[in-house]
Amino acid sequence: MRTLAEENYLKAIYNLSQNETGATASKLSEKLNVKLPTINSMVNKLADKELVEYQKYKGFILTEKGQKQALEVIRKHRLTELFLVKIMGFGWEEVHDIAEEVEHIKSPLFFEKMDLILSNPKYDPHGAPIPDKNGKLPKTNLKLLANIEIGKTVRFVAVSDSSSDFLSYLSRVGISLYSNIEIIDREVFDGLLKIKVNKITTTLSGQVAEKILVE
Amino acid sequence: MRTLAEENYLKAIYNLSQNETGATASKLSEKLNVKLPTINSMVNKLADKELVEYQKYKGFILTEKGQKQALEVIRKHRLTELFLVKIMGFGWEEVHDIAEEVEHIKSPLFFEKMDLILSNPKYDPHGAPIPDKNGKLPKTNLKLLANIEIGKTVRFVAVSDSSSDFLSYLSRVGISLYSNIEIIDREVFDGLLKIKVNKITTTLSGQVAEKILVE
DNA sequence: ATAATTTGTTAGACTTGTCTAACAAATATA
DNA sequence: TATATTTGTTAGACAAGTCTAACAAATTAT
Ligand SMILES: [Mn+2]
Ligand SMILES: [Mn+2]
Ligand SMILES: [Mn+2]
Ligand SMILES: [Mn+2]
Repeated sequence: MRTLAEENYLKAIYNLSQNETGATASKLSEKLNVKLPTINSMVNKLADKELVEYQKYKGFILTEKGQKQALEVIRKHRLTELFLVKIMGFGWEEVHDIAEEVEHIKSPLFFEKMDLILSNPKYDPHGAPIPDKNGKLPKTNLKLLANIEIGKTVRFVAVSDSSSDFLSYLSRVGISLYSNIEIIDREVFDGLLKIKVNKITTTLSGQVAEKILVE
Repeated sequence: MRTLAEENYLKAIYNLSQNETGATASKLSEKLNVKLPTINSMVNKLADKELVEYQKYKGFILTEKGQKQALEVIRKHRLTELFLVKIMGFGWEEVHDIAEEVEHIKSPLFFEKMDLILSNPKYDPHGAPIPDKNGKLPKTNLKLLANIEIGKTVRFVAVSDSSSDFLSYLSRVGISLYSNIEIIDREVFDGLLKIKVNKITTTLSGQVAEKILVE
């Protein structure tokens, strides 16, 4: 039986592995709000269970088995987020923290029912793909808004940060998922971006443009 | 921060206290599937936190504070069960075990939303009253079907056992919550009961009649 | 009233998940 | 290259929640 802590570690390692930088002790420590030696002892345990591969002073990567388990939890998390938004009427900025708890419910029936009610959904409310029952993910080829050339128009399909603060900010400035965004201008110095969304011109900072995924 | 284990102990002690027999170590041990010495050490911890009152070799009772916390968890449990039945389409025999997990979700928003969606419901799918936000319960005066005189007709309003086995049995023999039940005859020896429900005559064992609450 | 049985308690061990303090390796800086 | 800084590891402690073995109190049966 997988514990709650184990599930959070697997998920965090999976998510960090998606960046080029990979999963290291210090990044995990920051992400999970846990001191470094704790990471060390937990990762050793996960390695004993053959869920991660790990060599001292190198980073960690999930084994096949570890990745499968991580994706099960991620599926529960994303299904939950969509259920909270679509069926329960929460805003997209409210659901991440609740899903962080609900994802640990063991009952498979509970999530199968969500899946049924939502008719096998493919994306969560932040545009992230929901792994299917076998842990398969559609491969997406998204770009950062920060890297799009001036003059182009792109479609906003996902965020890479689901914190309440960031999502509330986007809502406040009138940018919602699946909007079309036209790049009007970009300041070379700091990436400050002038865009047009729904005929309204707005300015976004470089940091924000780094968190917006488009196609 | 209340832990999951603590919440389960508080709830179990509360429920046992509702019987005349009160809450004893051995009954808690059976209810929570935990060995006797574990009960002992946990109850000592709860007593340190002033959640239960406890004297060696006597039973335990919840303090005011302990009772308030127990009722918070019971509220979450019963709201969840109703949400699962009414909104998610589960059967009444499927929801207890899922609610046993969901009741430990910390987010108050999650349960406030359920309450809103269900419009401040008063009873769970097993007929048990849902404590309000302040822990208040409507006082009900229910009788056991086993004690009703021959010839009377009563209304089935609650069960005292929400196990899947028991509830499936009731559904199978066509007895559902809020049915009217007429007592046709009772065997003195073992309480075997002949009843009429929806114009159909059925026979129930004494044990079953002890778990059906009527008014 | 004594003995047998049931119920409750204490002592001590173990696992999980966390911490701090001390130290070692790797990396960056001078 | 030598030194300083950052990152990772080991050792050892601790709280929570569980267990088994041994024993003591309370209750029931003889
Ligand atoms: Mn999320
Ligand atoms: Mn989580
Ligand atoms: Mn229940
Ligand atoms: Mn529970």
